[in-house]
Amino acid sequence: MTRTTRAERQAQTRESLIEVARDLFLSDGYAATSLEKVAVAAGFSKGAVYSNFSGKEELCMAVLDTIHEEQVQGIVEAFTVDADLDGRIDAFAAWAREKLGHPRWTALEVEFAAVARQSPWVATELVKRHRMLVSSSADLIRRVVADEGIELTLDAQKGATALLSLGIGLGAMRSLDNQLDVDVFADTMRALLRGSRVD
Amino acid sequence: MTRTTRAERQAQTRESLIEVARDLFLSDGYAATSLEKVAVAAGFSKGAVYSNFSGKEELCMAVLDTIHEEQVQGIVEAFTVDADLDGRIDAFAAWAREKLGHPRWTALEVEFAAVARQSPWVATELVKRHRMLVSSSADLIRRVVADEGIELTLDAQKGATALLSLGIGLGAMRSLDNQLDVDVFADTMRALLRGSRVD
DNA sequence: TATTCCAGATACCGATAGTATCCGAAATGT
DNA sequence: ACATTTCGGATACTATCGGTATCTGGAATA
Repeated sequence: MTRTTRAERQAQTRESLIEVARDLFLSDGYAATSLEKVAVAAGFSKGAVYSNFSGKEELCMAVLDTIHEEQVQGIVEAFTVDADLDGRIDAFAAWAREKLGHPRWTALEVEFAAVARQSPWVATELVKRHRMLVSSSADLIRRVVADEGIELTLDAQKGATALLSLGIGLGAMRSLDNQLDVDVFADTMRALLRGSRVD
Repeated sequence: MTRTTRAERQAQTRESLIEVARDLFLSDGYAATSLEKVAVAAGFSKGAVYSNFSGKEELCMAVLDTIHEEQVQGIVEAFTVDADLDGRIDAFAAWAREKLGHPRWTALEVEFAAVARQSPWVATELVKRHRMLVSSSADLIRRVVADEGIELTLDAQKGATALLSLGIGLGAMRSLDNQLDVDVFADTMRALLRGSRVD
């Protein structure tokens, strides 16, 4: 009688690898993180990586999935705070400020996007995820707009695209230049979101 | 008597390498472009690269310098068109639309920014260049604002940062997803720049 | 208890950034 | 004009890393 089945042990291995890979990808970047390092840091050999993932790309995609999940959760929480529009914007701005202050995520995101240029699989998968992020953000925006009875300067889809792009671009620049003023994000968001009140 | 001195010939070699490297970096990306490919495409051997540049990083920096020069020129031209505010915004929007439509530049820019995480030299050099881009854009914005007598929703520095970040972020996403709506840039710019007229 | 199966280990290959060394022609000095 | 030095670029080599092929020990199955 086995305490843990083979499938369970493999799932544990996979989780360990993702967890360790996440730390390394985020702190050192995609290119600078070798599969050997990931495997050893997790207490395995490179073979373990290849028996759980088709390669480096799929491993990184799995890591990004865990990150995206948390990002969506954070966005939703910020925007569903029980407050008026300004309160929600403030909550979201605070969340964004914290994320952009140490923007290891965006750096990984854009570095991995570069990989997509040579890999159709990565390209299609990333496009799926980005569209998902944009459309769920747009839904949130529409909900807030309906609640608050305001009119947007941009439609929700475009606004969501602008905010995601701005966040990614700002994060990428911020990861180079830590003196860069992160409040730009909140300010821009206010300019776009507040729009002209119709009440 | 020599038709061309040694220094002249080396300068020619350097220029050839930069030109070829620019094409390859832009079309294939930083990681996917090997120095061997660059050298051969330019009709030299890898040794020629290393005798003109300290390595891949410095070569790419030289390429980016040629690009940044053109970008600044394009921005200045668009914003100094002899027209009213809307005309200038339209000119800039058209320029941005064309650049973001085939955003090979932003893709290279963000991929190379990832390299900076492992290379202090690249980091400091890129920061210098980005700050230069931001501050010269901010100057332009201030000039336009003074000319037109308008008030900004963001101060010029923040506005320039927002626009550069948005452009980079949008370009990075657009290089993945060519269905992405590039007009978001112009719309956002209008929202930020037009501000409240004071005349 | 014997057989099968497979997660993970080991050994290997190809590509590529970078280094060490070399060569030949141009620059320099007598 | 000839000898010597200099150095841009070529050649040969190393180290690292992603990926593949193969192997193995123990768990699953009969």
